[in-house]
Amino acid sequence: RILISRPLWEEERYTDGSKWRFLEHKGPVFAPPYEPMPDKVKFYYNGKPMKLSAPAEEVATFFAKMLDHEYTTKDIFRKNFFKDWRKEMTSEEKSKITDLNKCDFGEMNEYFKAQSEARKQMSKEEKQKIKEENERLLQEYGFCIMDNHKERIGNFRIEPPGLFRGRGDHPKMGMLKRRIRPEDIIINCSKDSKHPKPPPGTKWKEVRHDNKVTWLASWTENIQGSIKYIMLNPSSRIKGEKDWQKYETARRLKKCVDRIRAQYREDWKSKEMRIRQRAVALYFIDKLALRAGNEKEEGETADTVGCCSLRVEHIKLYPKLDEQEYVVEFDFLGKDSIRYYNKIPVEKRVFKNLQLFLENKQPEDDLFDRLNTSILNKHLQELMDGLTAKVFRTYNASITLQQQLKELSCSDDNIPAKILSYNRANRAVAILCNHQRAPPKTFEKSMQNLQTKIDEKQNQLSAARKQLKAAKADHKASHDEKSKKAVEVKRKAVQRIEEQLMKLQVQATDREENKQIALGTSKLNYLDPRISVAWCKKWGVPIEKIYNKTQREKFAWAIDMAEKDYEF
DNA sequence: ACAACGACTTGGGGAAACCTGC
DNA sequence: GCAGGTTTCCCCAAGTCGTTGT
Repeated sequence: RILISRPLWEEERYTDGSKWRFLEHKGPVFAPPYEPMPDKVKFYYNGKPMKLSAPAEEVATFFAKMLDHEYTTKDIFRKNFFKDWRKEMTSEEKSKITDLNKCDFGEMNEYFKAQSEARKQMSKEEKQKIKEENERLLQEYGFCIMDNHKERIGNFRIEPPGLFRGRGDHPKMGMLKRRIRPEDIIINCSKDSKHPKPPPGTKWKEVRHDNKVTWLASWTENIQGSIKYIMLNPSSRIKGEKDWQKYETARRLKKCVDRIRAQYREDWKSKEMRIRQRAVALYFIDKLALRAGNEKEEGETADTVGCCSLRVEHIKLYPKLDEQEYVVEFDFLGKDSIRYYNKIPVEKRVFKNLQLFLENKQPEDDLFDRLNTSILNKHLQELMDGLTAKVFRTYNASITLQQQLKELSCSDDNIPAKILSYNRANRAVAILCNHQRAPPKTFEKSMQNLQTKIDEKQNQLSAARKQLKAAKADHKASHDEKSKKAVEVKRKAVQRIEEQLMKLQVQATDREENKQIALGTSKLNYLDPRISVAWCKKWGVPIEKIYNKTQREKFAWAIDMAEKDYEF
């Protein structure tokens, strides 16, 4: 089979909705089997040592490993864990172990700590061996052939069993995520490929040949009952093409966004409530880059919302706040239970509409009771082919980056200053999209270290300046070649140190401003990479300064495609 | 109409890998 | 060579949105 490499935009694409003609892979790698605790490591119930059956012991180790986490103290976590743990016990264990508070996992916990310590202390050779084994696994299972390409698989390892955590206040935290066996796995590959072999003595649940989908294997996860997939790496043709398409859709929105904005402003005045709600929601999605906000099943997940699912309790209206009129205060938990907090002045008409929507409602009622994502997206589809709520996020993110780059870049800047400008533009987008992070644990320390370095450099600089001054004076006195050279040498030294100092200061600024902001998500998912590639070309910044290796692989299509005059 | 399902993208955290100054 | 800090990459949860089934 010959593997042809061709630029993405010259690839032929299928018109019948199929995603591939040929797909061959080796199937997933399963989690290593459970290794029982050594006998000396004891579990205690009510102060007395107790030997657990292997299945019960395995689940106990999941809990033991997490003892240092705060969530093992949470009621829901403990309740869910204990309920699921009991299902794994023998009837004898079940009758004995009736109270989690009487369980002592301390020795198990110590054992795992010692193990991880031992892993750190391993010799170079041992570490090397593990690395090689991982590499072998990657080579064997980490790639597939899709049509004429050898492609990297994203996640070829099956998730190991463990306790489900979830994010935020999740009602299912602590539940047992069960071990996945070959019998749970559906394999997808082409008929004419060499089918993956299940481990000896086992069978796949099913082998199918569905070329309307891109996944290689799937299984149903037991916490939410949702399907998990094994799919290709972002560097693959199939993902790259989709990514490119996404930005092309956003660029089409750019062409008609004025019309759409005029339309929803008009709709604020509509006689129909549902149209007004739709128009106000769309305004929020456009202006604030809110997510669509699908309904969620209550009690199955953490209580989070997006635009369409906002409730009365999530907004506050201020006819006048500080110097501003018609201010809306948003305070809600969005995706991943990340808090969205924002106070923004809105147009009077929007404000009046919101007051109307709030009339006669309880805090827990829907703000947009006549609207959901399906209605909204149907409407958007009519405004532009392929338009959905999330396209606004992509569009506004990318256009903001482009504008900010234009505004902030300065030809006189050196490379570090240019990169600071880039990061600031990126940061503006991350703030718009509310991409937050917990400040790194080492943040204060690392700022201090940087400050120390800056102070040292400043001392160096003043010393170097003094030397330069002295050299100048010396030259003035002697006027000989040697002293002239000395002045040059010192001048160069001062210049070099100034540059280093500047670089450090830029770094400090960048880091400080980035304390609670996560740039990765917008960079990877919202910013048309061609904007960045073009910017690098225009300002002579090496692309490696903006995208690391993985990112360059993901955005290979854009790096190939974009010239310095690319316009989003 | 609308609920459930399926496929795919988006998301932050943390372990592992890598780097850097001593 | 190593300690500690930084970057990368993996993990897997949690969204979006189209399709399917009732």
